[in-house]
Amino acid sequence: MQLASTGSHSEGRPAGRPVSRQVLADHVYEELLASLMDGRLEPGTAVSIDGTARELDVSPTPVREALARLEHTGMVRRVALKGYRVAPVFTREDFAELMEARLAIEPVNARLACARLTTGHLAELERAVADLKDAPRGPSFAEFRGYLEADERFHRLIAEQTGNQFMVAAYAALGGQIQRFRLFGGVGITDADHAIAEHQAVLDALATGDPEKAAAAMAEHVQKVRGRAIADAPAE
Amino acid sequence: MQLASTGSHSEGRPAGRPVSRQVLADHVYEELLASLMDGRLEPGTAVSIDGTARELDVSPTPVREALARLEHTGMVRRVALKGYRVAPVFTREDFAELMEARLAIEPVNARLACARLTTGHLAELERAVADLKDAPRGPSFAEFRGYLEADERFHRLIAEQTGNQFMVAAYAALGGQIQRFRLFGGVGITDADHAIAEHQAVLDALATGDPEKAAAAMAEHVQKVRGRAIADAPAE
DNA sequence: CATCTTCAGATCCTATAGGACCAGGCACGG
DNA sequence: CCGTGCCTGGTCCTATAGGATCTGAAGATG
Repeated sequence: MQLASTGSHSEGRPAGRPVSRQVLADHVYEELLASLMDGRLEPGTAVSIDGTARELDVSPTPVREALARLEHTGMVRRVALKGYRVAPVFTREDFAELMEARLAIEPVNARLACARLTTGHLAELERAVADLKDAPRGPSFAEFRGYLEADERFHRLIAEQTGNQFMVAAYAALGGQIQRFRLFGGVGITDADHAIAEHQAVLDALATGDPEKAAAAMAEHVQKVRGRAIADAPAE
Repeated sequence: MQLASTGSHSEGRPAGRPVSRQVLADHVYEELLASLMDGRLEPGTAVSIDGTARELDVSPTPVREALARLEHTGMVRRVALKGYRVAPVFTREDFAELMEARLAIEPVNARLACARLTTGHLAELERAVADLKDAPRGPSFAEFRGYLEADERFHRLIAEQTGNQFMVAAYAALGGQIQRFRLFGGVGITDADHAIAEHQAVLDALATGDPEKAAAAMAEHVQKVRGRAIADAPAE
């Protein structure tokens, strides 16, 4: 029906995307991921396979494949013969566990990344921090979306710069959850000034080339994030 | 050949229901996972969707879903429009990275698990170590399969006993790879005596209730595993 | 009024069909 | 002998059909 595969751009999809040689399931995956990150899909709501297929104007088969991949990220949960649901909201205990895990993994990433740091890597990190400073920080999601993206990018870059594929995988298992918490934790961006300063401190520590210093800076950042989030926690 | 028979080793249902209803994709997933773990699917070989479907006497749809889940574990790799292939053999560098990651994560797990240890948990760990001692250690895979299973179970139990779902996820991202390395690293089980002693040491340290001791014992174990593997490494 | 039955719709799950692409073999012309 | 074109089979990918199960509401019955 749609999906004019070779060359010709069909009018089936809005916003005529080339789509030429991309698998449809990948598109569905990214679309669902964006919806989850943006908060358009709130925790607890069901994600119907057929419904999503109708909404995106594709058949259920690619949707099924995309959801199978998403399940492994912890963003959606699947119950056999019942369907998929968006993973429930974080409790305070979930948040504590997440920070405990970050505290175990991210300083190690900083230490390893510091040992292999190149000027190119450093430039990327500097760009991320600059984007963090420049990003708008309004109350609505659309306004602080750039901020969250830069924040996540900074941490992900450090994980990737370890050169260790398994540390990247371990961090990736957490990365999505971190953003999801920021969205549904209730508080918006209230600690940007502190957070930016801490990111800058991590960056400076990395630039000195002292791995222990970098690890300490990262550990301090994570601990302070935890502390602020607990202070700002909604009454609930 | 194929399914129809209810799971032999998977936990049985409360027997009240015939449970004839099970999702086919789950069976395919388990079957493929077992094939990967057993070495029946050697690294680098293609995993054809249609071919697997014919072999298991199902349609390609559940196979596609199972492979989408497997991809996220790192056991198979997918190239868009080209299909799935079993992930390539570990290089020496991959192994070093894996051990680096284990060294970052597993001692933390031991420390956290130690803090929340219960008698029930301890009993499970003791059983795992006992199984490790009793397991046959022949040259063929079928013979040391039980050994590998007990080894993996020991480490997984410690991860689960942290009570931290994210540390479990982080470890799970590694767990499968550890077994795969044991299979294709070339060496069979040559260090069982040492490894059993180290597992016992970790268990003892946990039993003392001293978290730092437990972490240290686990770190020593991982480091020694790395050292022995490097010593035994095939010429390549 | 309360409870049970029935039924229509939605959903999940699997099978099947068909289009597009790729690799390899084979005949044919130079 | 060698290169080229054709063809066939294999594979991936998506759409569609149909069976099985669950949900929820309307209607019937005590």
